[in-house]
Amino acid sequence: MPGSTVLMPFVDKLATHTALSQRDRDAILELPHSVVRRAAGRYIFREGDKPAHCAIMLSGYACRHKILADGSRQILAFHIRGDGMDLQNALLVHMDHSIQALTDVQTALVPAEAVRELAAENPAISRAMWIETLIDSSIQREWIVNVGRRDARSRIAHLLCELAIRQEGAGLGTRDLLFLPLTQEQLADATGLSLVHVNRVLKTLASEALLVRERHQVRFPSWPALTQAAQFTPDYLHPVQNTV
Amino acid sequence: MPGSTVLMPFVDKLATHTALSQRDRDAILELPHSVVRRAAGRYIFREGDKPAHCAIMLSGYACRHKILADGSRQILAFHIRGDGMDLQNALLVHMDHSIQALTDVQTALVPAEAVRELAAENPAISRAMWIETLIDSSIQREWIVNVGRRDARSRIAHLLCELAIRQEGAGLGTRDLLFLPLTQEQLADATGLSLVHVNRVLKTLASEALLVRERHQVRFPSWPALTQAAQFTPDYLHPVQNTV
DNA sequence: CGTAAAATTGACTGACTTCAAATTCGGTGG
DNA sequence: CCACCGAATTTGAAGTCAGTCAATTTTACG
Repeated sequence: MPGSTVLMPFVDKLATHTALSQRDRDAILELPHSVVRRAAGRYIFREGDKPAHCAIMLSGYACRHKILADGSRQILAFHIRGDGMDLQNALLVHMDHSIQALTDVQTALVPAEAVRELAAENPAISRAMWIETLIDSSIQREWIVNVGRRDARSRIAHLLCELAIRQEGAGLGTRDLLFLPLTQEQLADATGLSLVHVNRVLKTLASEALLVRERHQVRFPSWPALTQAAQFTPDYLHPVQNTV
Repeated sequence: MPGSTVLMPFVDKLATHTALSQRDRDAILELPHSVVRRAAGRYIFREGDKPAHCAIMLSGYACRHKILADGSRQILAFHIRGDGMDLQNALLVHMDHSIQALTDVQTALVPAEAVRELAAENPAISRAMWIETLIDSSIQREWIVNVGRRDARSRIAHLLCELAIRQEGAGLGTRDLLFLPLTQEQLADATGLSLVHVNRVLKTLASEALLVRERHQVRFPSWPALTQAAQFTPDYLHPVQNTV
């Protein structure tokens, strides 16, 4: 019987794509960890760091990004509740990008060594973590496609679809109503567009009734219409099959 | 003493970032495998496949790509000698993209099961394969940056730098002379640009003496000038430290 | 030598950027 | 409750990088 359920979001996420026994779940919950808060804007890891811990998102929004010589920024991923960040820490020499809190954030820090030991002695958990890593990689590939080949309208719509599906998968609501605490500048940095153009495209999407903007959240009146505009197919997220 | 040295390029690549004993190396060389040739343009894996093998590049150029609804294409990665493709096969349900031979190619097909068993019983090899996976992931992130935030000139130059460094790392020559059997259309699909614009930028780069085009290869008269134009820093490839 | 693929060129177009300013929003202190 | 302030959003005008379309030329190779 584990002493804490702090890591439950992580367990839930791992169990999404593969079966975990109660024993496996308990083993994960028993990982040594400390809960750390970060205020919006603060860094969780910085480029060049060699962190000895991996971080598990408990609440809030975080992103990975790189900043270029000219000061422009590219966001590489968003992370929400349940996401394990850098499970593989300390295998590589250093972080080649930064991770930053976008809202106030709670993370659990787990010694990388403990994660690796657990994975080494438990094949089911190892497999589950592998699968999460592969999905992260798949998401990265879709981002290359998004930024490389889709026009601004599809690109933004696609990002919103992804976030909505992932939030739903994390048990944070339904896909029709996306909690979105990001500024338009952050959306621009994720999509490779300018802040001004993001603003215009959002207005267009709203005028087309593809989305309704409310404070810190976005409502999608017609999910099918949105996914069509986005050319979004959720395959790359390897979602759990709907039973309906 | 292994019966075959076919997989040696793979061993060499794995050994780049971590120490492998002679016993480890032999264990890899003894993996069951069959050598398969593919003519230029043929597919190695297709989107939707669930291959039971992973493929190790022995010679030639291959790429990963996705094709969008409107027929446009985004190349996600290039693969050369020594690259292990989808070591993790059969963990996910299906391929969410395709792998295609760009030149005549030789690959070794290894049953995914054999790879996983070897990794499970040999921590050093497991670690080495993990590291390669992490570097692949790091390359993907840099591609997001490249396509998202760099202008056409830097973008193309950056891709050329990456290919040159990787080819050098695979023991296929020096960074000053890149063997490049890609068409300009393939460069366009990798950089998210149009064929016509790739052509113009290549001409510009040549006129600036940043590169000299020769048949199926490109010479870089000044590596420092090229990397500066590309804003290229090789960190993300996690190259072996130069001893000079 | 013939043919198809690849590369090249020119003219034109347009999606997105940049710059600059105005407006709204959200929180804070009086 | 209201005034204030910085952040975020919105808007307009002008410019440009890169795309598209449509040839033409060159190259590769049988």
